[in-house]
Amino acid sequence: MARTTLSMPISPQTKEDAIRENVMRAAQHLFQQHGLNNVTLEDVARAIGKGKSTLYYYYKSKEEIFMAVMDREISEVVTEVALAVKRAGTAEEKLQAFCATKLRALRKKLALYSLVCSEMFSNAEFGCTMRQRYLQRESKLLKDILAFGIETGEIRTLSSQEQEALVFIMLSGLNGLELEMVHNSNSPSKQDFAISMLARVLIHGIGA
Amino acid sequence: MARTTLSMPISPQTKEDAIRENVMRAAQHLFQQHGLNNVTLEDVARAIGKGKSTLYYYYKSKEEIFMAVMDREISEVVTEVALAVKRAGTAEEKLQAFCATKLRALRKKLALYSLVCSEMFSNAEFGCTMRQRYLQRESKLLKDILAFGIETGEIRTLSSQEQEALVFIMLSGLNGLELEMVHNSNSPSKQDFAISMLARVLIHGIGA
DNA sequence: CTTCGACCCTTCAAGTAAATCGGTCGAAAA
DNA sequence: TTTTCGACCGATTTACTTGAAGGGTCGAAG
Repeated sequence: MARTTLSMPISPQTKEDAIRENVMRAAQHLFQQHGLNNVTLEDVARAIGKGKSTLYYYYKSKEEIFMAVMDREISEVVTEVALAVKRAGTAEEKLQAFCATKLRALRKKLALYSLVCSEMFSNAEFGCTMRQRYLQRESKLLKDILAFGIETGEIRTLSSQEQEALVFIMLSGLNGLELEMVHNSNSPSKQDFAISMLARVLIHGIGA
Repeated sequence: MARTTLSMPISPQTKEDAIRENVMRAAQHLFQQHGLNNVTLEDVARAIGKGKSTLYYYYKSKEEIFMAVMDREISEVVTEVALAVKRAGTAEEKLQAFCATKLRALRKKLALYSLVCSEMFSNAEFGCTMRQRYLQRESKLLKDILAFGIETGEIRTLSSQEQEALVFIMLSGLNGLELEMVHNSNSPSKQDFAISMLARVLIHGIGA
């Protein structure tokens, strides 16, 4: 890592951001290994070779640090999903890519944060606010997919009320699906089949 | 309630069942008022004017009593849903009736057992086994709806693999939807719109 | 601007004693 | 034989206290 020994004025953003980055990486690592409750701010501070109080110069609370870490993880998932969606050609393929990629990414994260997850189940409200942010970003992705499909003619024109309801249905429905799939790790092949079928049904329905 | 003072031999099933029924009603009432953990077997026994030990003549554990009560509640919901489904004419209407009725019934039960529900969130595994039984019975209902739709030609022919996957998707998806809907009691009109749209999309899709 | 040590105060952990409660058993009642 | 109950057991919970831990603040120092 580049180190500046000169006292020449540095862009304050650069240095501050570097330290914040350091804090985040240390916190991320510690949270993954020991969960939220078993990591103290002194642990985090020690990991970056600073005093505990120093953390408060960069973050206003432990929760803010944790949220920052989680936001980064969520961003990673969203970015990955968005990329997969972008790559897919048709709306149906985009829908399928959305579900499949999110499921895969989620499973990966869940393995890393198993301790944090079990802590979440006790807190409940904590996981609630987390999901809110997640939902917003996913919501946008889904809306874009719908808009794309409508534009290409693959999906029939939908009123904004219909679009909103549809996004709500898909998001909460997917949530249940993922809960089920992540909980009991069934054979991935079965899950992939279910997901591709979901996308197909959404687009074409099961009508005769 | 009919009382038999005669000592003439009664069908043992009748008398035993009557007492079991008494226990269940008392337990049901107490569980609704005070939750599972705050109701002791002595409370239940006192409510039916018997000794605590007597309960063990009819049930082998507190859990069995609780499960019996919950099974009855679930049966009520399933029966109600099944009736609504039966009344609906088309597969699409059956699907919609299934979702709407279940949501309404669930909301009613949830209000009665708010204490038990919050206890469930701490136990987690308890609610898991509960849902298993529920899922089986719902699964059958959904399969019947699909079969009906296929028979009438409203739904295209589906392989048994497709049907199985579809039921899985619909059940876990509905689960997420209900979780969302029950959690934040949005305007019922919006929810009804979402549910009818869900049924429509499942049957006809959103394709152009 | 950045760091830190000392400090405050709420919360948590550990420990312990008493009570509670689910569950068992054998005897008594019917 | 069928049904009820009181006495009892053992594991869990509760209540309470206490000491430590940890989140957060502040002013001084570099």
